[in-house]
This record gives sequence, C-alpha cells and structure tokens, in this order.
Amino acid sequence: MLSKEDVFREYLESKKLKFTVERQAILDRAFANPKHFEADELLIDLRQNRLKISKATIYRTLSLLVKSGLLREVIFGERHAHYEQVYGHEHHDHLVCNNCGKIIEFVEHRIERLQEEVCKKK
Amino acid sequence: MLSKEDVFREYLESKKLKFTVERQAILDRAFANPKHFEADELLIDLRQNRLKISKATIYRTLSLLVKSGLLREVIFGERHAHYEQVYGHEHHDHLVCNNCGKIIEFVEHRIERLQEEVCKKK
DNA sequence: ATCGATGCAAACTGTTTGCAAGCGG
DNA sequence: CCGCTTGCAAACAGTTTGCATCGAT
Repeated sequence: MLSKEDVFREYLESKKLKFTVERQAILDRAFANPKHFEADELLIDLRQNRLKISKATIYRTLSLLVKSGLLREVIFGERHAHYEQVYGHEHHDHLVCNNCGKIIEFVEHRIERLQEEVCKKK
Repeated sequence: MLSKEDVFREYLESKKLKFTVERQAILDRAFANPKHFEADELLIDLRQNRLKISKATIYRTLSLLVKSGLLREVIFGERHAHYEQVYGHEHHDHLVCNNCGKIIEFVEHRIERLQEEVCKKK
C-alpha cells in the first residue's frame, strides 16, 4: 500500500508541482495527531516543532492535501474549517454537543448502508 | 396550533424584546420561500419587496429566529451560514453534490431512528 | 535558467459590534 | 419616557491573493 508521502508525491507530480520541505512538514504534522484540527492549530504545532511556515503556505498546502484525497475539510456549524485525515480512516459521522461543542466520532454501518442507498436513488 | 408570528412574539416577550416592523418583515420573508437561504439573499429579497433593512438588523434578527426555534442554521461545507425553516418541517438530511453544490433534502426514517439510537448511546 | 513556492502584507467575505439617534410599550 | 432597536461604519476572524524573492529540478 502507498504511504501518505507516496500519495502526496504522486498527486504533486501529476500536477507538476513540487514536494518542498514546507509541504513535507505540513503533511507530517497533519498526521501526527489523530483528531480534527484547524489551520491555526497546525500553525502552532509547527511552531512548537521549530518549523516557521507562513499561514499562507499552510492554507495553500492544506488545500493541496484535500485535493490529493489525504485530508477532508469538515465544518461543524462554525464558520471556519476543520480538517480530518482520510488516509487510513473509515468513513464516519460526527455527533456535535449543542452545549459544549465536543465532537464524538462514530461509525454505524447501518447508517452507512442507508446513506449509500439514498445516494444511489437520487 | 400557534402561528409563526405567535411563536416569535412569545419568544420576544419572554425576553422582554420588541416585535418591530423590521423583525416582522424578516420573519415574513424568511418563510416566504421554502428553500434554504443566506443572509445576503434575504437582504435582496427584502429590497425587492421595497423594505430597506440593514444587514446588521438582518443578522441580529436571524439569530433571534434561530433562538426562538423557528429557523435552524445549517452549514454546507462552505464558510458562511445557510438558514432553513424548522417551523412546519420534519427533521431531515441533506445530500450535497460534490460537483455543482446542488442540495437535495431527504427524509429517511431508518436513518432518523439510527441517529436517535446513537445519540442516546453516547 | 525556468517555473513553481514562499513570506509578507493587503484584500476579501461573512459576520459582529460600538455608538448616536429613533421608536415601541 | 425608558430601554430596546436601528443604521452606519468600523472591527473582526478566517481565508485568499498579489508581488517580489527564493529555491527545486
């Protein structure tokens, strides 16, 4: 199976884009922690690892990671984006607490099956 | 059964707020069209009906309508809010086309049941 | 050497807020 | 009349973009 790096490299190559140290660092940190994250949190995480990458580059790279299929953008009733890993993770749903905003992930195969069914029908 | 106006009036009264002509107009137009809408679309709709209400008032009133339970805020992978009517509408899910962004609403009772089940369990 | 990539700051979009003036109960 | 409400413009947050410079192949 292809590693995350391989997938990203292939995507970049197919678009004639470059695999830079900044892109590598962002890929690494985006997958270093299993939960959801926002662009700002990733920036802080990078700083804590002594990597100074500008916000603009983070946004540009996250967008590439989404296009390559490695990350997904999810929005939880807030106005800014959260990202979550696709690579190595099953499709799932989220439960968002109306009081504290806490997010619980769950996989319910019966719901998955019905979702597929509705999608096909429409 | 209480009308939308009654529900809104009661909510406002309970919070010692006033039922102004602006709030009435926004309530009317928010329910004049059955599909989802954004704040800007509502502004245009109001202008077309010769009602000049500022954006600030629209946002402030939409927030009250959500708190009163008449509208729900939904976000479809975009960074800005869409609103949909709760009053007189069953709980449902949305299918968003990845290509054109078109939104299809559907009610699937088996999914509703499983959603309830998961919510209780967590 | 050529193009794409980066950092910076400015631009942008949707939304919120402070304030002075207006109006509903 | 008192206090909530309004409109305006400025403030905000998250994100995007233009541009000069840098760097990978």
